[in-house]
Amino acid sequence: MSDKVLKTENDCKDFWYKSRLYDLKIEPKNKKNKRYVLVMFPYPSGEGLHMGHTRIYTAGDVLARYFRMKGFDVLNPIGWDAFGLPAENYALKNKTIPQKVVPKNIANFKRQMLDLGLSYDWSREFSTTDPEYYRFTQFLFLIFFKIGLLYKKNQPVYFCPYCKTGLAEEEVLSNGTHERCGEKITRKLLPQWMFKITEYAESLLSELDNLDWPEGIKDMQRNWIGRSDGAEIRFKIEKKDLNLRLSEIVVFTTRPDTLFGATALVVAPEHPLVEELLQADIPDSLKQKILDYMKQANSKLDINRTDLNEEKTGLFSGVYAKHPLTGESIPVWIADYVIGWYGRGAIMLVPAHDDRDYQFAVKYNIPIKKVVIPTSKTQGSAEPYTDYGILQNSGEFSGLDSKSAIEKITKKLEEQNLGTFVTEYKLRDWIFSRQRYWGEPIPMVYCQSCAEQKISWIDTDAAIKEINSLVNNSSTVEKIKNRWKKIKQHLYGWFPLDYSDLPLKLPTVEFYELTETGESPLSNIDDWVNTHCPNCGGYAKRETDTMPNWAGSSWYFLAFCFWDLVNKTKNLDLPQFWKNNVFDRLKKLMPVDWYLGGAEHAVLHLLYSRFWMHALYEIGFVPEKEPFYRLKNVGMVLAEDHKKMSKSRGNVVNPDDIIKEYNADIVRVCIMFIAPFSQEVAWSKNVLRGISRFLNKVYQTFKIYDNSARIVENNDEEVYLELQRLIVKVSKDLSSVKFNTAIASLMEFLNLWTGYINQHNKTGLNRDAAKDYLKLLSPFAPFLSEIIWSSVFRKKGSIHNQQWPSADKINLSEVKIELPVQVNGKLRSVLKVTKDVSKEDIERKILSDKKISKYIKDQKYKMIYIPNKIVNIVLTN
RNA sequence: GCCGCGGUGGCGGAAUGGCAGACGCGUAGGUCUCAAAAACCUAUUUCCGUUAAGGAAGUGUGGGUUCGACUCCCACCCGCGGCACCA
Repeated sequence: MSDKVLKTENDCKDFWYKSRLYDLKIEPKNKKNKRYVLVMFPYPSGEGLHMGHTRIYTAGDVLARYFRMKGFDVLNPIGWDAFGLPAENYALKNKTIPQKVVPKNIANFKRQMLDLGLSYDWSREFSTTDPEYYRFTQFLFLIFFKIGLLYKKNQPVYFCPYCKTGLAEEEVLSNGTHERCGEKITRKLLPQWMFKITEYAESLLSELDNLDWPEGIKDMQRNWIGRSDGAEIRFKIEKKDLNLRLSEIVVFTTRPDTLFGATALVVAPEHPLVEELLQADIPDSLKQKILDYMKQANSKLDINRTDLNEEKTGLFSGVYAKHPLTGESIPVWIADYVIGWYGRGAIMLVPAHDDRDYQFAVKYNIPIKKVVIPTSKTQGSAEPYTDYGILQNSGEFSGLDSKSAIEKITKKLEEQNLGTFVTEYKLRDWIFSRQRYWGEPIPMVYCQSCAEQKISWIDTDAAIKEINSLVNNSSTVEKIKNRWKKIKQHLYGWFPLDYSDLPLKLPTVEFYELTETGESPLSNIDDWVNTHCPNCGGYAKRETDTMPNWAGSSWYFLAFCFWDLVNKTKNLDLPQFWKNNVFDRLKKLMPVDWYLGGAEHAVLHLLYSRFWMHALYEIGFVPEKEPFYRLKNVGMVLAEDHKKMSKSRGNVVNPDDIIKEYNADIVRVCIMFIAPFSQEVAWSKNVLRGISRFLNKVYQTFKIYDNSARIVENNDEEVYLELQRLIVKVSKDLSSVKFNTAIASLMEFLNLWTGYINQHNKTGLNRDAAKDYLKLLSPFAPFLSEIIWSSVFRKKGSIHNQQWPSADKINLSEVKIELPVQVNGKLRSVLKVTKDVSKEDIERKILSDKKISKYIKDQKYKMIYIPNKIVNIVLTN
């Protein structure tokens, strides 16, 4: 503990950092006594902290300090998310390597965080680029591979020609550009590691209900997962003289009630039928037409496809299918407004009851058959009518309402084996490989000769053995084996590294330019690539793709719980360590109680992290299914001109500059005060000035205690009462993330207090009460409060270790309150009364109050009295 | 088109059924000063009222519920964010 009087921010910083004041040194006794406060960890760019960082990190810090003083065991960690494109692009541009750039940036970020007085537990600091860290990332990759969630597939992926890398769909903006670099995206056929997030669509969806997250973010995830309930319906192909192997076309629909209105089928250009037609006995002219159409549809993938006003195109395939209920023969069309990967890649065309089908039918003269009519509630002059209604022209189902018709028609189809209830999701598997240098190497090996024998790790005895020891739940083991069956064909030749070979280090190279083929730069490093097959011992190659930068952030909140335990030797038995040591820590510290971050991660980081947790939970690797119990979004900080801060506009505000011009506390209080935390806000120098006045006034006020011998230190009743109210108010605001109103109340009280001091020439509060005020201020202004604590009150140790004040139980019935009195809903007077005064007493007072009685005169009235809140006199004649 | 969030003084915002505009900025006037800055004090929603006392209107628009509505309900307008040929 510091014996020296702290006079400057630098003194405080030294004291805090050297005494490791904010480390979570003990393991929490139980869950109830811990608070895990987490802010989304930063990407340490060369620019340093910006105002957005300042806002969110200060908020997290205020919460952490508050909970610490409330006596909780607080985990408030920080780390660095440093893999990924920006660091690599920056290094390429400056002719250096990311390994040299990243530590510099981290050092700068850390310096800035300490300048801001952020109370992190630095004993748990890591960067996702540390081999020690990505050893675990690779370990988890291997676990996910082994439980059948990763497979490699050659498939068209979004590709950024500028960054020369494949992208996840989530990284593609709706205008068809890359979210990182803004370049137009194309498509390319590349072998990719695919991560089976779709396996958890339902569980990711249903668990959302239990989370205390902003409704908007939950809805974005719901929409992204995109559950829709409906039916699949089989239409038998009428083969005639074509030689088709395919016997039926299966469609997905959410509206089986409109089945009788189906006048055609439409399949996507990617549908198997199309491929087969090109092999079948059909006229060459039709073949040519189909080829032309496919070419056109394919090229469309490469351009911006978001223009929905574009006219629909399609062509008749020459094939007919049999309507499952009417037996009618209906034509099959090919059109690219039906997409291959959703549903069954085929639809039934119901022009009378679907907008797109209607457009298509009108254009190509396909019959329109109305089978649903509006009820009295849903008038529908609209053409087509797309709402639910009453069925007509639907055989035995005519007269039913849509909802029961959906049930009954699907059941009938089920009886005849012509259809069934199904649920579809929009969510697609996650493309998990990047053709770049600066990422975690994927710890997998490919053996050509094993591949030729159609063998992969899942076919080995070791696989079964390991799964059984990893998972001690037989139904989960069965589930995993079933997944293996499904992905088997996509894994031939692939084998995982041994855990003891981790970390598989990223080779340090001088040259890592992008390759023209779209392959990873690692593929050029022969002595890294060439290795032996773990299965047959023969020649094999390493995977040269790396993981996306989401990998490190998908589990970092777990790492903070145990990072102080990590034994930095190579011989750590990873599965054992996880099951024994890690799991125990996770049980004590997870989930994150308060997670603060930007809304832009709604369907990226926040969904990926949930997915990893759900998968790890399934095999008993984590004690909780959900990582983040409570989420609060931070609003963006705009420049003073209400535009986004950007170098090119020259409107960037740098925290370093304003800390220098004012000080860290002023910057902290300002960014917390300026607007509600979740709201977008324009930065304002003027507010900074106001906060500077406020904190200065605090300092001047506390100086009166410096010569305490001369001052009578009795608590003034009124000032003391207000202080008790303030304690309640600030505590309540802090636990509901309302920093701006908490600060406003602190200002309000200070105004009242200094007013009293000036008027009576007394302190109004004794030293203990004054200390309570300082404690309330301390989470917001940690430096000033520490300095006053040390230099004015001559206290050793830190104010930040003190106990949070609790409000006295004052004899509230004695308290005078102000009671507003309205006449006909209009405020006419305010009465000073004691608390819980009786209705009769109030009425007597009102009648003798001139301001009110003049409105009543002799009229009849009714009096509404809400005790301690308001009186309303309603004139009744 | 669908989903979500929002609309309150000159500005940032406060009040989620009970005194609309807390708190802060800005502005005006004042104190201090040779002067300026800083600091401090007073006023500051709009309109009527010379001043004051006092009064009226007022939270995007129009309706409704209520003794009482920024707050709840219905319909609409505007702004922002997300998704989108998802069957």
